[in-house]
Amino acid sequence: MTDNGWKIPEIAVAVDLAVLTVRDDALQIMLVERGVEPFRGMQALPGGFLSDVAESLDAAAERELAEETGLDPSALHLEQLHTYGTPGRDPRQRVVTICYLAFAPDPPAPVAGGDARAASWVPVATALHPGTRLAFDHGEIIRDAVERARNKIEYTTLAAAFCPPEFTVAELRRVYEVVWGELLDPRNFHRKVTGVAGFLVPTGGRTTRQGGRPAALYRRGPAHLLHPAMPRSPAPDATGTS
Amino acid sequence: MTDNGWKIPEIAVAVDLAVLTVRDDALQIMLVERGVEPFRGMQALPGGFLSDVAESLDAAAERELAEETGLDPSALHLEQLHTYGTPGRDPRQRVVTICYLAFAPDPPAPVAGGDARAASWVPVATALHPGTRLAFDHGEIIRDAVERARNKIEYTTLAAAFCPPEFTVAELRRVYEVVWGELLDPRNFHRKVTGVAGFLVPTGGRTTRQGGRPAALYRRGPAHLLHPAMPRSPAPDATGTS
DNA sequence: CCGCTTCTCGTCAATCCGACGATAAAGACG
DNA sequence: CGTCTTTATCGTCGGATTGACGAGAAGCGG
Repeated sequence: MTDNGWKIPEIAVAVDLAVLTVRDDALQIMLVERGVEPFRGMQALPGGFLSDVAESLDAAAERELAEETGLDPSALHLEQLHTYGTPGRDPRQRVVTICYLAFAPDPPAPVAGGDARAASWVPVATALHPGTRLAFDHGEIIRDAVERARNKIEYTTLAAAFCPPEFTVAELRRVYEVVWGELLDPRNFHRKVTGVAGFLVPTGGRTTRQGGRPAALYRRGPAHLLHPAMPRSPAPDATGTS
Repeated sequence: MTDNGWKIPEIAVAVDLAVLTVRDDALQIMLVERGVEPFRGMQALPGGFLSDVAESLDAAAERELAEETGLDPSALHLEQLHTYGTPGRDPRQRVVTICYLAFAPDPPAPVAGGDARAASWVPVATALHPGTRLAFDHGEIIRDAVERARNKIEYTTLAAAFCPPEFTVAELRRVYEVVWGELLDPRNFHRKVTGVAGFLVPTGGRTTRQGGRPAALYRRGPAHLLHPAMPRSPAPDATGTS
C-alpha cells in the first residue's frame, strides 16, 4: 500500500453524539456550546477526537457522552448512525467523524459533566430552524438522526427507551406521536402494544395523575424487535418514491 | 482541542466494500486476494486507504470499487454499512475503515480492474466457513453485510437490484429465497410483488425459457420502499429477543 | 350526584397474508 | 398431434391485523 512514495493521508478521527429525548411534548436533542474555534460559541453535537490511538470507537463515544453531557452510557441505547467525512466540513483539517445515536429517557441523570458547561436539550425543530446556526455539518447529522429514530421505533421496541423505567401506555404513545409528528388512536395503540409479546411487562402499579382514570404501569419487556411493526400512516408521498 | 500538549492521534482511514450478488442460487460476495502484507495471499474485501486528504468517503468507495473489481459504481446501489475501528484489527497501525454495502446484478460488468488480479465471487457460506481464512475482521463485516441485506430487502425494493435490467417474477423470488434462505410460495409472492405500486413495471415482453409457461418481463419501478413490507416468516427465536 | 377527563375493552368492516386449488402456456416425447 | 411435465398466473377461503369508533371504567372538581 505504501509503494512508490505514496503516504497514507493524515486524517483526524472523531466521534459525535446525537442524543435524542422526548421532553415537553417535543423531540429534543442534546447540544453543547462550542468553547473553542472553529465555530466558537455556536451550538454543536457533543463529541471529540479519539483520546489516543488505542481507544475504540464505541469507547470514545461513551467517554464523550459521559464527559460532555454527564449522562450514563451504560444506561442508554447507543448505536452507530453514520460516518461523515466530507472534505472541508472542518476548516482546520480533514476530519472523519463517526456519529452515534442515543435515546435518553425524559428526566435523564442530571447533566453535570466536566466539559458540559453548556450542554442543554434543544427541540429538534428549533435546532433545525434556519435561524439556528449549527457548527460543522451538524444540521445534516441531526436530520439523519431524527430520520433514523422515526424508522427505528417502527420495528423495534426502542420507543420505550425514551420513557422512564416505569411508564404508562399513554406516555409511550406520546413518544410515538412526538417522534412521528402525528396523532395515534389511543384505543388501537393500547391494543397493539399490549398485544405484542415481550414489549411491555405490567408492574401491577397504577398512576394517580391529574384528572382521568388511573393508568396501569409497565416496564420495558425483553423483546427488541416488533413483529408485526408498529403501523404508521404512509408518508405524504404515497408512491414510496424518494 | 489541542490544549496542553495533547495531539490528535494518528489514525489511517480506509474504505472497504461488501459487494453482494445472487449467482448460481447462492448469495455471493466479491473478494480479492491480498497482494501485500499483512494477510498477504488471504481473501479480503476490496478496499483501501483514501487516496489523498481531499477525497470524500463516497468517492473513495466508488474508486476502490472500480479499481479493484471493475464494476461500475454508477450502476450499483452503494450505501454505508458500518464503520469498524477496533484497535488491533490491522497489525500495522490503527486503522478505521468505513465499510460500504453494494448490491450487484448477477452477470455484472465483466471484472477487469487494474488491481483486480484476483477479484472473484465467493459464496457467502464459503467465505464464512471456518476453513476460510479472511483478512482483518472481514468475516465479521461480511456477517453484518448479509444481515443488513436480509433486513433491507424486507422493506425496500432493493432485491430488484440483484436482478438484470429485465427480469421475471420468478427471478426476483429466487433472490428473496436465496438471501433469506427460505422458500416462498410462488403464487403469494406473485400476488404481492405485482400488487405493490411502483415496484415492478411490465415491459410487455415475455421469456422463452426452458420448459414451462413463458413469464412476463418486468423492469424496476420508481418505488424505493415497500409498503407493506415483504412478509417474512419470523426468526427461529419467536420472542423477538436478542 | 354531575360533568369532565383519561384509560381500557369491544365491535365491525376492510385489508393483508398463508395455504392451496385450478387454469394457462410453453417444451418434451411418443 | 395428444399427453406429460414444467412453470406462470389467477382465484378462493379462513385467519390475523388494522382503522374507525362506540361504550364502560375510574379517577377529579364542583
